[in-house]
Amino acid sequence: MSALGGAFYERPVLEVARELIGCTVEHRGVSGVIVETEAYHESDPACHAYAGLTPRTRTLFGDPGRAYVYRSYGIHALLNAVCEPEGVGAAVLIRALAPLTGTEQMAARRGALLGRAAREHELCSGPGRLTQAMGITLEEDGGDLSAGPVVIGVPSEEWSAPEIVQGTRIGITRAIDLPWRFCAVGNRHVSRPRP
DNA sequence: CATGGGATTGACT
DNA sequence: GTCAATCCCATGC
Repeated sequence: MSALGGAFYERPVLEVARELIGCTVEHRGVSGVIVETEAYHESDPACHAYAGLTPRTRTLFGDPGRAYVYRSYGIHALLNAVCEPEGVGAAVLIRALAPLTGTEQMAARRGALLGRAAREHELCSGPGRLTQAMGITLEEDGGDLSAGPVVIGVPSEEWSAPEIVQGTRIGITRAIDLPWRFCAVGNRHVSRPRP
């Protein structure tokens, strides 16, 4: 897998969110293709950076091309890719993956938490689910996405020009009408509700 | 120092 | 459809 460089992320967050569809995420031997993303920007009330620079959002305002991982609802670790120039708080939330390699390990991790066998389409179809399946934790916060342990790579030929549908973001209470969610059309690994 | 909310999920009705 | 679980940290007294 060829990793994306820092210049890819140092651009408007909406462009990066769209172009990350079809890219790969890899972590310690497990990987998948990104099929759903959401964009967040400091000008946007739903973004953590909206309130300004705090200890929590330090990564968000830092170097583009790094991982911003934070805990949601006290339980889930959510994976984001920091975008735009240093000093601008913006990131793309990775919301769903199509499993590629290491699916047995994903199924084992998800099954252990579910208390039953996990179906293939529920391994990574949600931002909390994909971090569970890939074993990504808050320790990955601040990591370089071109160097690892979490690495985002360029799309394969099959995913070079995916058909994309745009919709409104999920699970937020502010700025709920902005169409900043991007999904691969017709892919069953996209989380619900589908656009 | 106490409190409350959140970019979610899974179990249950 | 409803609801609890559970942690980081922003805010306010």
